[in-house]
Amino acid sequence: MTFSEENYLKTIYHLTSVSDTDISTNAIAEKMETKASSVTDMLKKLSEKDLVNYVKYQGVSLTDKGKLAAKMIVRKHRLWECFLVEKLDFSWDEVHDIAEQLEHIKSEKLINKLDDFLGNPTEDPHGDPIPDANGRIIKVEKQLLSEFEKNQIGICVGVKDTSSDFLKYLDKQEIALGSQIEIIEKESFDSSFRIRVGSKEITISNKIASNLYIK
Amino acid sequence: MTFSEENYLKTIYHLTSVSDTDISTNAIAEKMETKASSVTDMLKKLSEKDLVNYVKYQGVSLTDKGKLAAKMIVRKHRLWECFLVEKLDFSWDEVHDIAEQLEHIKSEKLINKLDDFLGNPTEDPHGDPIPDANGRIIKVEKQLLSEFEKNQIGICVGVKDTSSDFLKYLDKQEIALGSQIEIIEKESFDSSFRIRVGSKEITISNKIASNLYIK
DNA sequence: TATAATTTTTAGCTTTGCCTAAATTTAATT
DNA sequence: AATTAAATTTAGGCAAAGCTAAAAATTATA
Repeated sequence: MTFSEENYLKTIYHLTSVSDTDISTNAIAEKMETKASSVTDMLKKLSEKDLVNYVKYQGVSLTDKGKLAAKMIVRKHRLWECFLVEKLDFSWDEVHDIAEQLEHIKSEKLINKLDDFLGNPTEDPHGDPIPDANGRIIKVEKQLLSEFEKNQIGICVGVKDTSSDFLKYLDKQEIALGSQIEIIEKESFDSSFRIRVGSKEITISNKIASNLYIK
Repeated sequence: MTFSEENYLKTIYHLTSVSDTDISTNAIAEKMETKASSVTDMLKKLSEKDLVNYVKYQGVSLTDKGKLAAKMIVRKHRLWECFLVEKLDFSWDEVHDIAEQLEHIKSEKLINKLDDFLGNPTEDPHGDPIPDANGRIIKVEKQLLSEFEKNQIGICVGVKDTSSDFLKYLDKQEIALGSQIEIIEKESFDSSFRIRVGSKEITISNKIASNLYIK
């Protein structure tokens, strides 16, 4: 499997986890910042290898084989992110691009030994679940902060957007995984939130609230 | 820099360290298990980028820029080998192929943090020196066991051949880096050696002796 | 030194993965 | 239902990195 094939599988996997309908050529092209015609080429190739179900003009879905392959790539990505943060002391906003490279290293033995070395973590530094060696995922019940109501209290357990900009913003506001968050007020005008994080009170926009997972 | 370019630079670097004359197209082709015509193509490309000095029909050498680039790849390869052996508990005969992949990961910050995490080792699991972040190498005085004389005693500090087969043979004979080796007898007929390793006496062929570094 | 053998390069072709532009299919709108 | 708009595919091309076969340069040998 080439890097490019792996990247397509991963993209289709991520898009599927959002909607769970067939994925359009354009959606893939946009996510991968490439052209629709390139996507069509690759879908034919992946279909040939039985990694996706592809019907011309109708979109794609992953086959069981393709889904497992995608999960193994995600597993590698997230385990490497754990390694970078926990062992090499990277911050959570720096690890994505490096893990994007490391996820393509081919060695089952390596990834399983890395898994053990890290203590078999079930979540990466952004709170996303890590598939086990068989592709099984432990799903954690969680809601977006934006869906919470006034006076509710929860713990931040994940982020939806994992961009460096967003993560740095959270660092600045001292919001981290494990932080306790209490909704003090919901502003109906702009849907912003007044929240308490630890001992501090701050105001966050709806966009921020829509990218924080709470439990 | 592409993976392929990096592999060519690394190969030229290794060939240079053996002979230190200009390297022939065929020598590179043989080492990389590719065709001479492919090598010619790449040499033009590397020359264009000022990474090698290339004169048609006359062979190549690395420029300063090329040599530094090659050393950085070697640095990455050997640091990853240390990681695999020391942290993930791989044996020294398993790490080459994986490090061959890992050496192409692009992130200076990563490799320097890995270096620190490992305690800034100066040698990899086969006793080969690890260039520092500036490309500097600490050379250790060492001789091939085959050049030793009867009754001499030394410590095994490296291996010339790093193939899995050779390393497994050494494991079987309980020869490791740090082992004390004493020459009991040199057999003139086939140039084999009778040696004492720790408390055991064994016979090794000249080929084996020609691939063990002793200090 | 002339010729043979070897090495190296050139020329032209293949595959992968991407692109643009044109054609086709599907979806939306009047 | 017909037409327009949007999405998708096809056709044809490009660059990287490899290959084979033929040409050219270098080296070895008679």
